[in-house]
Amino acid sequence: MEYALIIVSLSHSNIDHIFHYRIPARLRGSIEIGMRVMVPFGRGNRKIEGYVVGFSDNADVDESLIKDIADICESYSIISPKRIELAKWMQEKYYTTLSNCIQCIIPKRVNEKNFACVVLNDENDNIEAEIEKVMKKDTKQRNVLSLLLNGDEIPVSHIKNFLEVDDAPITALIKKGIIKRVYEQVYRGNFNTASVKKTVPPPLTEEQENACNAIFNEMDNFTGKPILVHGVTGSGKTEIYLRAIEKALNEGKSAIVLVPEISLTQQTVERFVSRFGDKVSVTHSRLNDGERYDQWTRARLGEISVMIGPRSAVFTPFENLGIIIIDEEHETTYKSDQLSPKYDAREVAKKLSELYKCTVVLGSATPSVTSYYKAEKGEYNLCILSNRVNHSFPDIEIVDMRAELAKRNFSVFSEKLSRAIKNNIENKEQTILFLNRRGYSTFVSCRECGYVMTCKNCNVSYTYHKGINKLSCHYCGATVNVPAVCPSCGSKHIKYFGTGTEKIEQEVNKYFPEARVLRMDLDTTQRKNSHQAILDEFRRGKADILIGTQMIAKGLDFENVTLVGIIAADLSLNLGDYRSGETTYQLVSQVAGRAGRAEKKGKVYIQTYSPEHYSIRYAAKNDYAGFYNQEIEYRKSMVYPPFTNIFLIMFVGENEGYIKQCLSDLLYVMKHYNKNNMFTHLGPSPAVISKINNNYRWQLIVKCENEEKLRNYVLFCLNKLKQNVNLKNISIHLNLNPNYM
DNA sequence: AGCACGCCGACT
DNA sequence: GTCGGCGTGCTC
Repeated sequence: MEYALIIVSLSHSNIDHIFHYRIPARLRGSIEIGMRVMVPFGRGNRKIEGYVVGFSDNADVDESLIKDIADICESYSIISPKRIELAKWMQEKYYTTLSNCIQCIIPKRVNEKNFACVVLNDENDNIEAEIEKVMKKDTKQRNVLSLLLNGDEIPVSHIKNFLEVDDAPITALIKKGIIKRVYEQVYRGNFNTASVKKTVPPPLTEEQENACNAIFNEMDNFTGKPILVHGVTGSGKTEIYLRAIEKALNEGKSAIVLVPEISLTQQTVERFVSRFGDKVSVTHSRLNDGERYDQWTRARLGEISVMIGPRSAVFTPFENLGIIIIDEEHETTYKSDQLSPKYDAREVAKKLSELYKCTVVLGSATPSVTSYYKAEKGEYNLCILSNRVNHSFPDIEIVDMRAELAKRNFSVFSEKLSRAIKNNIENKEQTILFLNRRGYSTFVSCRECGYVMTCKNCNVSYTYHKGINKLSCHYCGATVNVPAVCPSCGSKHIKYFGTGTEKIEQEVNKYFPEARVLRMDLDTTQRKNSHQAILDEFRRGKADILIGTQMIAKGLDFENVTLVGIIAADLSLNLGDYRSGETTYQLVSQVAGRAGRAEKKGKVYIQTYSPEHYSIRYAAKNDYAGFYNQEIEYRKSMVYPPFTNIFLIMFVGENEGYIKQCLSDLLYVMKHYNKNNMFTHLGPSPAVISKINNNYRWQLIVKCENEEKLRNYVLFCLNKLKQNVNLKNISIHLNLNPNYM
């Protein structure tokens, strides 16, 4: 136990290994695995953060090189041994540094208020005189006190680092009664549970009962197989989750519920709070680092036992974890695609289940093809809920928009949808119109020369936003004025093509002037709480029509909505991604599920230019199995996931020619080591977004059925490349089975 | 990553 | 002489 094994909090492959540090006498006995410590590092001995990941009696380096740990950051361990194990697994799985993974598992920045702090002691009546006494002499106590004179609470560790003092002068000041320690924690950002009424569990249907039993059985006799609950919208999946959580709590265990950020509404949360009261906590992207840290701490201390949140909530530090529920498991947002580590919360949950022997439940009305395939293969246990609990399915009709064109109807609404909207307004029933594209026009182009207005930093065509009368790049967010003449040929004939939600809103106003309209998309929900405000307004019947993007597709439950119009169902079919059929099926099913959630029968119109496409046909029939069977055949014949793994290697940098060259060199290396033609290569080619903020992006795709072999091959070849080519000005992004290619 | 060190050219 | 440019190499 002579040395502490430490991972320093710098993320770089050169230092992605264990460093040995001596434990000074004053810290002996107080250092545990998982603690955050400050250590001197490098030639300048600058103080950096590190994490204790173990202890050892001997070191493989010269003893004279080993330095002392400077201090501990908290008196408790911040990451448990099992979670260090998780971090190591993530390091391998997601090709990144251990430091990076540890920082992903613990909250962003530990809030300073949660350090042991000191502050002037306001309970001391004689403080002025005492301060004067100390300030007369040039001592360490004087230096410490001068930092605190303005009344701020300052973390003890900061004082120590800043002044290079130890505990002595601080404790001396505390003894004199001039300063005092503060430990008090004020929790922020918690959901107000007091206002929510407790509810009694409703009786279960037979299907629900069966699903519950399957989950209970796994909870009692752990096999490690996740349970996939395939339940159509309105079949009562949430009630099953609630029962499973109840069982976990009764056994003294905790539960994590993952939901897509977008469906994390008041309504969702209230269902959990109404059953489990103040045991429930919620995280979401609107919380700041301090608020998130507070929720994290409450979980660590066992003050709460149910955490609801998006992807990152999978790292909630419950050490008595009983169950992880992943709702809408097919959602792409469970995979982190931007920041490293590019983890998949579903995979992390599976690993946690191994570590903690906890149960994983995946739920969806439209399971991902990959998950359903696993269920078919027996890797998952499958539960099916095929009936809606309180109401019947809406009546779904496909409208061929090509026929509308033939009838010389050039409006965005087909005759049938138009008539239905009119009827609904008259009957005082509500309508949802869905279009998965925001803005007014999706591209702006010159009629004379065909030039398309494009963001020069990102190579993405601008979207026209009529409200602000500007062109906006949906990737970098830049907005520019609409040019009066074509920048290419000088022509005045500039035309707007494509339709976004903003234009739908205008069309509704034009054709149905009597209707009260709400629009919900990224542009109308920028302000805090505006998301909830729009939904509340619609629920209270303050509008007849709600127009929206993906945001309105999920989890919303409005009693008075009897009509849903999908303006252009084929938008997602033409994305050029092998999953476009899957995405379309899921999106159409979900939007359709918004209609007729109460006693009233719902009607759905799916407008499309590809009425014969199987995704749309099966979605209209609400036939998941039919869709799945056709989709899996397609995946098999084309060798796409789940029959292979896709490894995306992206090189990003300012010098496009050099990036291309390096990627070609990599391909050359790869071909050399591709002995049995086990690996398939595609590219190099420009990424879907070929330039973001003036950084060029080129990619190479490698496919192989065996994930392990694929990983080893790619990492091996990259190392070979690094030995011969200078990759300094290139940032390399590695992503296995990415959401977007 | 981030920092010291060292090797080179330009300058008070 | 010596200041500062950046390339190289190391960090328990």
